[in-house]
Amino acid sequence: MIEAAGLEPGDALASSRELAKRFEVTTPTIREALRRLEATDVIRFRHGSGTYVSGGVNRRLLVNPHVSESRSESVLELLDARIVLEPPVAAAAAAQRTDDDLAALTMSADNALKPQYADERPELHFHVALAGASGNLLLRETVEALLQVRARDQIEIRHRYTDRDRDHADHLRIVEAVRDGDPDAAAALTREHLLAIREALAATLGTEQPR
Amino acid sequence: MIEAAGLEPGDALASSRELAKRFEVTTPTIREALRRLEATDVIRFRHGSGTYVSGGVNRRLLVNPHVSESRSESVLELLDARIVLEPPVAAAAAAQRTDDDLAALTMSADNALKPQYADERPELHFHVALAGASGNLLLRETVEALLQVRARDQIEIRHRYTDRDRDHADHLRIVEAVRDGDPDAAAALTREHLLAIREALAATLGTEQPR
DNA sequence: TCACAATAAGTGACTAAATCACTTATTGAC
DNA sequence: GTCAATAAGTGATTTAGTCACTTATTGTGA
Repeated sequence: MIEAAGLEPGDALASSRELAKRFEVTTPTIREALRRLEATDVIRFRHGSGTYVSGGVNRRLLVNPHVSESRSESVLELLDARIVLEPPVAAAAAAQRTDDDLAALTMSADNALKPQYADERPELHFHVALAGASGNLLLRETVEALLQVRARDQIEIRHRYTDRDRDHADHLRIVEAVRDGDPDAAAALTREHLLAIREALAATLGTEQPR
Repeated sequence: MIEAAGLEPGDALASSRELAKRFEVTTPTIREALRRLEATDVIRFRHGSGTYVSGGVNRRLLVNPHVSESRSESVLELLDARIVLEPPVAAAAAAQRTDDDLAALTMSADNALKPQYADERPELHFHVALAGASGNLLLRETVEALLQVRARDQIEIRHRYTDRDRDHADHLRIVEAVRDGDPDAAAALTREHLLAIREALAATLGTEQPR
């Protein structure tokens, strides 16, 4: 029904009672269906206000909200995965980017200095914008999903362990490589950037993880 | 509660009525909660039998089951994403693999000739086993999730357009590179392998997608 | 003894009619 | 014109019960 009506994030759904009538079931049954949609962030409930379409409608990859983030070693696991995956994405961005992509990337690089928005507006996150410049939506979604794994930890990392100015400088250099259409440089700079973060993080955790 | 009890996929949960008593709510409320868990494949209902823990409990990345797979061009989009992401994963596998990883990879390469199991047992899928050999669980989960995007299309591709024998030969050469600890060869072979599939697919679709 | 249909208990699926909790726009007094 | 009271609309939950399905048990007949 959401698709048929062409609803976008932010739009309101009909009320539970109305949906119950329309589908000829009772409200608890409707609510079960809506809860499933809620679990994948397709809709969101606002008590007393209504149910609204959320960002998940056009997100194919997502992070399981029902898996606890207990083991602390997985922060490094995550960085290791990003170190493998993101450099080639950056190379693809350098090879494929449009002028619009470049403009968006530049903007997000500037916004990196005030990262409080990054959690609400994922498209402003530098690494998401970088993946988006590849022109492949699925690549963008993949990076976006990875950044939501252990999101709490990643926010803490950004706020405590990373050097803001160095981060920004790294980003600017990556933007230059993408601007110049230099895939190898973009990949190498992205790898170095992530490796630096990993090293800083590993140092604070006190242990190196060999693999 | 699933975590606390250490339940694994296949284990049964308490009945809805019992859970309702335990959490001091009524059954419709319990069912809403369970429906959310069902949406991310943490549990699964079996009418008349019970509710059982499913594979999603230890899967951080997953594919949104509530997004329709309508646009046909996204099959190529998916292949393009895999061409970017999987070669470096193969390289990581060549660099990090253990003997156990190699054994599992060899086994899955043999099973590729009878791919009917691949849909039920994802760990037997060659590309998943390859990602698993990197030693990084998140990389494995990423590839696993990508392979579930447009899963129906991908099955059809395997059954109709790909050359079984050539596929198997490609896989064996990748295994050799991983065995020999040659990251560059593993990456290059994986890229060629996926490019070949993409070309075959693009030909049947009649159009090349430049980006 | 064995095969197999009937049975009964346990389970999820769903209904019905309410009530409570919260939000929001409207209204009306100051 | 401001702001508190109001009322309507919404989601959240309850209660008590019925229906549908599965599965193990039981008892019958060959």
